[in-house]
Amino acid sequence: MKPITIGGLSKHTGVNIETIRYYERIGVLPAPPRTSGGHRLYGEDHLKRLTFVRRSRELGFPLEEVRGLLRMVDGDGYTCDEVKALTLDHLAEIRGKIADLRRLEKVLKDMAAQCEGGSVPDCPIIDALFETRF
Amino acid sequence: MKPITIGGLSKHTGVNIETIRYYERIGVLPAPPRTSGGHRLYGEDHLKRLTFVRRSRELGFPLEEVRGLLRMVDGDGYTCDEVKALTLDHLAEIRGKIADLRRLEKVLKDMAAQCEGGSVPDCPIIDALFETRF
DNA sequence: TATGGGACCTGTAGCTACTACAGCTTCAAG
DNA sequence: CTTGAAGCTGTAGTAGCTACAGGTCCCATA
Repeated sequence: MKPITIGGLSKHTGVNIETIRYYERIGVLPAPPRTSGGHRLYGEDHLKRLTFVRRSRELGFPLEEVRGLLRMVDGDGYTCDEVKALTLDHLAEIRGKIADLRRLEKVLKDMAAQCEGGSVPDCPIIDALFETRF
Repeated sequence: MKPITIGGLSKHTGVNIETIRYYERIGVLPAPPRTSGGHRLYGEDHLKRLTFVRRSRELGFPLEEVRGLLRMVDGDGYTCDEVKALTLDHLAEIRGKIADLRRLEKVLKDMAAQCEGGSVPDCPIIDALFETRF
């Protein structure tokens, strides 16, 4: 396969060009070789790695954890256990967020239900926001 | 009621001192009077307003929307309808986030379920992260 | 071979909503 | 009057990008 430019890599992976350069800067993606004029040239390995990063990010892994996953992939000494642990931690965090948002949803729903609309300049939602306690 | 210092306001509202000054800087909280030495002195109205801001933030309204709510409260011409609309918009966004996170949760759960742990250096989770598609 | 315009380069600043200093001044109790 | 806590300003840092400005390179066409 022929090397591709940053634009091509961006199209293949769906990752913004600026983001690709950003990943290189912060060390998530290795610096590729360049043309004599200084343009970046990417190969198959970059494509795979960037896909990996994108997928991980889509799944909500923060970059710091993506780095951890990459270290495991790179230093071929990772174990399934480690990866699973990281994934389960992340899963727990996401479940926590879901729980938080559900509580929020309930409060907002109840608040909205108290309000009958209309153009009265007096609003139970506003009143509720002035209260300290849930 | 006697005026309180920024530290007192922070304790009453649970909002960090730095955050209070930040809110003043960005115009969410009005600049209070000062002592001759330059220390801020807050009254009842600041307390109420800051409580309002905190509550709104806790409920996940971004600061821009908090500003909107405050404008309604300030320029006493708001209607219940407007407030309700903003709340319902916000509610919809939160529901969207919940849906996203639930999808994420499922993918992660399925991925983790494929993995039997152990110390095998070959992991279906890692493999899944190299795939482009969900 | 000249040229035009798209793609690429670096470096910096912006976004949200805070938080954390450094280095100084003021306040209030004893 | 001293002393130590609390306050002041201004700046920089956090995550994870995104968006320029102002320049250079590449390559297809005339």
